[in-house]
Amino acid sequence: MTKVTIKEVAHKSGVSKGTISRVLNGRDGVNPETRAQVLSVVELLGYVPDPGARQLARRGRHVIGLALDGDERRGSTYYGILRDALEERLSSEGYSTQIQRDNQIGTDLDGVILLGVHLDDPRPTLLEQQKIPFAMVGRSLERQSWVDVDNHGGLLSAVRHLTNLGHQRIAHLSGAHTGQASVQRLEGYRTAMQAAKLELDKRLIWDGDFTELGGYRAVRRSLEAGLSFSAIAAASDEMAIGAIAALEDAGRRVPWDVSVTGFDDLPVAARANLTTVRQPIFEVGTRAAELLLERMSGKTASSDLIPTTLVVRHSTAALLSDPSLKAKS
Amino acid sequence: MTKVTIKEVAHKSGVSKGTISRVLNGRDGVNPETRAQVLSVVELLGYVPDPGARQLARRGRHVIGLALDGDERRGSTYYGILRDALEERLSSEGYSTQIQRDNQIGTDLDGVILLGVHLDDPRPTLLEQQKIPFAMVGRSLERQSWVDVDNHGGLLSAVRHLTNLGHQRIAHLSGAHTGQASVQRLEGYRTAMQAAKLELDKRLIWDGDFTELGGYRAVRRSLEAGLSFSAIAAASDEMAIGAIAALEDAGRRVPWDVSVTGFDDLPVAARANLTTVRQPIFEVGTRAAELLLERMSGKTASSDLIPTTLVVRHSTAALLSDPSLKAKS
DNA sequence: TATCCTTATAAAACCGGTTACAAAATTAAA
DNA sequence: TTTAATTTTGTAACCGGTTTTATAAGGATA
Repeated sequence: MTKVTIKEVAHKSGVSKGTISRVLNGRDGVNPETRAQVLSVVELLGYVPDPGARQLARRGRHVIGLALDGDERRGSTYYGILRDALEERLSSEGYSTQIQRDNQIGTDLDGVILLGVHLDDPRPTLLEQQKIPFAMVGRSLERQSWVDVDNHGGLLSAVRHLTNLGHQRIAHLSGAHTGQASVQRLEGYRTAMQAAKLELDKRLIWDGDFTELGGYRAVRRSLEAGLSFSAIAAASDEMAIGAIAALEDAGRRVPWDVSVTGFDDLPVAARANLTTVRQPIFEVGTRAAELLLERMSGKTASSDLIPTTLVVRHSTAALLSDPSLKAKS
Repeated sequence: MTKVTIKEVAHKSGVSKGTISRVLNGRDGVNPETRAQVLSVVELLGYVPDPGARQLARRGRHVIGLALDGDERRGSTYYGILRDALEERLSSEGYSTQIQRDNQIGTDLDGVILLGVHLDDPRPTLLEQQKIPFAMVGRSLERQSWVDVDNHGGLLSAVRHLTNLGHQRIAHLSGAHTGQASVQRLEGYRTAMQAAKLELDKRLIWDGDFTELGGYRAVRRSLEAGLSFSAIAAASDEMAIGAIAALEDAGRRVPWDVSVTGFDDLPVAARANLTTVRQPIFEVGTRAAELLLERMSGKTASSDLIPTTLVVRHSTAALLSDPSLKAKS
């Protein structure tokens, strides 16, 4: 129960505190054998350096800013999880985090994590000018550090799943077009439709604004307009939930009459039994923190594209091509 | 720019570090004159103790758990703001915070903040048995520490605002009935209607589940059912936003045809130009942190009911009693 | 006036790390 | 085989606080 300190590790491995510290901070000038020995003892005792002590010894505040785009989506589940991951990783290195309000980024920060970067967002350029190290989530730029998920491949796998089930009239419920994720997901939809040699009907691409209500209204409008479709591939779980609500309010049953897929695999997706594309949000956050840490230690910028996986639940089903079968079920 | 340390305060006030520490932590055995002198220097230099150093010197981990009810509302804006406030206050005392996942509360915590406590939530009893100090937000219980906003008075002021504008058929869009806030807000609505000697029509009390979509669907159903009303007092901003969307989709204009009020005054309320009841969420969080800190230092439990204020914007307007005027505008 | 309590403050040790510097061990050069 | 250069490790100071211990100054008691 009592916490393991560096002193115990030093004693147990027969070297001094200083050496332990050097090993753990990747300083060079440590004999490889000693390093291995120390690491094994660290592992054995389950030693984790105290963040407070670290911060203190490292002289200086050491705070990292978390900058969202405005406070629009500030409270979403997605950002909540991301934030948990960032804080966990950064605080274990003795850094504290500070939310940057109103899109104002402080100047006395050791580094910044940029979240929700628009396609024409000025912040990356600004930070570069100020020479503040930063890492972005969800936006890929040359010569910068960023993490993103494979949006294109994710939507592609969802649509392929639907075509495999026999669907042909597949609609896409898209997010706001100012974000890279929306654009890439839309592109994934297009690629998949073309690959399946299916017609690309512009009237089947709807703007849902990434929210439940947006999804609901888009689907409702389309139903009222008399559009025909047997499946919807949404660009977020929340829009998918809204879509399902609209379908059910109109008397269409999911998945029997219409199949619906989401994107994200938020906790709510499991509860709603939604077939969706899982993106490992927590891992994205952790990687972003690590990339920033590397950048701050002087290493060159690098990036990471994290794969998605399709999670099949019960909001999708095979298209019943024979109407008589449909009536029977 | 460089941070003020205890040493500088000690030097400037001509006493030792130890005395400064004793003053700042309210230890007794300090001459009142010395205390006053030290405090004035602290004020002058703007000294704030370093959280990391504090935590270190206080021996022990000192972590406080933040426990939400499941992850349902975990990502909402409301909880985001609350969390910011809690973290800010607690970390300034050298405590770190830890989100408690899946409703499992750790046993090695110094204290716990309980958020979103249901009416029949078992957690307060459990924590009391384990003798872990805690403070709650949004639930008032005898002999416990809690903070809440004046839900009853808040909804009351919203409805009174509407009756002052001449409205009589006022609907209430309610949240989930498992929470104390919903119940109290509903009660505030009832009280206000009775005070204005208006008829309480059960068909005008709708369940909106605290979400945009919930608000939308409730209003849509009511419109389809042909219910007549000229105003809606919602129990949350998000439901109010959904309600407005439903009204506009049905061709009713806000505020000319129907007035709508919200509750919370989230950032989105200002953008939507919503008349709403403001609850100071950040202050609620800060107070909750302080009450927990007091509790942990051995003081007896206490509580705080924070008042709300009505923010009048442009989602409400006077009822045009003369139909001809209405047609004219 | 000498002795014993109090009270107020200073001095020093400590928390758990990091890092500058010195010492020791190893390797290379002469 | 010395000596110099290099690598590796230990030692001690330090970060900014808190807390224990020691000391000094007053007050009360005998």
